[in-house]
Amino acid sequence: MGRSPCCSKEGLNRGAWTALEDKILTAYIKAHGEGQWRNLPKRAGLKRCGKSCRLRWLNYLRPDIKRGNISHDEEELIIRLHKLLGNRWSLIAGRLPGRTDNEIKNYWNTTLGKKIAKSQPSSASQENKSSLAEQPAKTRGLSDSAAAADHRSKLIRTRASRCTRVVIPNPVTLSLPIENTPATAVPPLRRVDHLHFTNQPPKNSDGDEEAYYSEVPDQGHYYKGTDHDHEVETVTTGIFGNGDILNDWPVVPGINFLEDDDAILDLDSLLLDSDEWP
DNA sequence: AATGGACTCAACCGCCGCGGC
DNA sequence: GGCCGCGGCGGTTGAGTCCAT
Repeated sequence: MGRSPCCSKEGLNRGAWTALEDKILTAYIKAHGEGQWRNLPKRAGLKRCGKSCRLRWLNYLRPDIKRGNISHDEEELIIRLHKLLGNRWSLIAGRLPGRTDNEIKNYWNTTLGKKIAKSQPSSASQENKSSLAEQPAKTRGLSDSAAAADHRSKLIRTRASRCTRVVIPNPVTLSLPIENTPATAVPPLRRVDHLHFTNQPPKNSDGDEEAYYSEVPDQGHYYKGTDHDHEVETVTTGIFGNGDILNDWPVVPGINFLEDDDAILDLDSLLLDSDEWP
């Protein structure tokens, strides 16, 4: 059986696109819109595979593509997003208007990766979670099996998903012995509006740290991933409009991750031993 | 000026998830 | 539920370019 290739390879052009091909593709998409990539070459009169047309359009011909060097600000943002998301190039590109995933991937592989490797010299005794997340295990020269073991033992964010509301447990609250701490003893979650995240949770009038949650749909988003050390989901707070990424927090296992409006604050689930934290 | 290694980046490949049937 | 087509993604390749010698 097996899946048929996306296109018949016979008689199709490969390699660099010519100006004429670009013109034909652009004109066709302007007239008929994107999509139907498989049929597009035939209809447009191009001797190209549909995938090739799609790639050419998305990475090069689209009118909103930003040309030119990556600015310092963009570079900073890429580094921050990569630290957060790993090699999720399309997600990273989504935060950089006019830049394509391919461009960012290339930029990372040719420039930023090296730059960061230089600034963070590897040390066998001092492994850095974020630097490990920067490269897939395979490209770090590990075998498949070693890569699998590596994947299990390190923090690797998989398939981040965007959320607008999360519950962030308070480390102080969590450090209370569970058996002596009935759910009623958990301070009420405080909604933090106009949130400005820092590494410190908000404090109450007595100066004690509180558990809290936030809702900042317009200012930024949260990304959840997986901490394979602890088999728990993690959430990174604060990817704000200016690209700041402020902190990672674990999401308590079993807690509802509030991707929609059906927010349920499960107080019991906040009673997690702080030893569980990464 | 010639050459060869390093670098860049557009393009390709293979895989995956999703939706339709 | 399984198959299949399609779009999308990340990893890799290789032609072209740059640069040091």
